[in-house]
Amino acid sequence: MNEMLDFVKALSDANRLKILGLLARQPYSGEELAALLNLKASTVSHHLAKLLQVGLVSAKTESYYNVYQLDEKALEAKSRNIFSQENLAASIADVDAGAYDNKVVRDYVRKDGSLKTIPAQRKKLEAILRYVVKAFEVNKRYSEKKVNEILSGYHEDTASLRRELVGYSLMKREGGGGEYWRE
Amino acid sequence: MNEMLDFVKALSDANRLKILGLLARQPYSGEELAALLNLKASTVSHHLAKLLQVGLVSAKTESYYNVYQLDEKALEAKSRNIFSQENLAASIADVDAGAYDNKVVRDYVRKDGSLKTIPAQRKKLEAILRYVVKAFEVNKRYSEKKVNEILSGYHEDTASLRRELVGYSLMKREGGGGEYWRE
DNA sequence: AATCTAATTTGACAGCAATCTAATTAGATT
DNA sequence: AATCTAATTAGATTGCTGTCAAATTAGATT
Repeated sequence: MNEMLDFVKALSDANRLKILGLLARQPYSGEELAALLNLKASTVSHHLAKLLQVGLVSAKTESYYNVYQLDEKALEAKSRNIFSQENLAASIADVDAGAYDNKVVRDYVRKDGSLKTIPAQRKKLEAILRYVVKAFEVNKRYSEKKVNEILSGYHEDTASLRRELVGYSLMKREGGGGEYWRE
Repeated sequence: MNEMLDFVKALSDANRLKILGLLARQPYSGEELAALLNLKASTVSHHLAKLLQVGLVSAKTESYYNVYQLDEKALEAKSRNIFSQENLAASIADVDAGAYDNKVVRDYVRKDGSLKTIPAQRKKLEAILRYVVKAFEVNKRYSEKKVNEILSGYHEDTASLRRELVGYSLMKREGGGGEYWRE
């Protein structure tokens, strides 16, 4: 699990927030916290372990007791930049950017690679066009006839496909000459 | 449940953090989010409801879609002062300040009100003394003999009790005269 | 009007987390 | 050394929460 999530999870419990609130005023031993919160010592120990783990409280031993103390510096520092741009960006590190396209392609493409229909909705059409355009080599010039031949493998309405590919700038067309290419 | 806890709980899930991370870059529809995160639409709907509830994202309807958008202002404002002094103080509003004393009293006092023993540990002794001192009226003067008589109802070692009460400043003694009172 | 689509709601289920009891450990006090 | 105390760990239980499938709703397109 990542650090941001650990931090937030450590704070997402009512009793742990109370512990922080109590320690914000003065240090307490585990036994005192248990009595104040009406919890068993083992439960408090469990909560304190989580708070220690993310560095929000520290403990020092004092004869019989462990005295717990709030690390205000850490709390302030972490809560300030916990949802910074970098941290939010990090949270989506493992999100597959092409997942949506893949889903649309699965929905519209037969096993043989041809299209069931041409999507009417813009977002899905874009995803399908990005799939179709892969059939063309980058920077290679194609005649309109050749383009239609290739597109016919996807759908009989090659004119629509060709027009949309150009419309969404996935392919370019040379002036009046009828030459197409993928950039 | 209080606002602080709601806010933190809304953020304490990996997929909800990913949603925030995605929306930080651009708005998405629920369907797209579901595809990107490999979740079912109903699950995403559930997550978005929580984020909407705490005001971190807003939704606007656009033909077929609900387009969700991150409210960066709210995120920044809330994350800045969630763990402020006031909020921490609020979290312990319902914590019984006398709970620790009560627990100690339960442990040391018999049904008839007398003490099983006089605690050796400082913190517990203090709690018991705060309990014992209630037997004296505030500002009324007592002779040492009367003090001992009252304390004998708690423990036979009245001398120790009397000494500790004075030592912890719960009762005052007039110079050499042997008069005691509770302030 | 009929149909289609995304979103939401409902109900079920599985996994995780909070809590307790009981047992154990680590330190201090006597 | 023996005893006491607080803290921790282990195991069990209970409640909460994320997830999905199925049914329903709300809106838009045809």
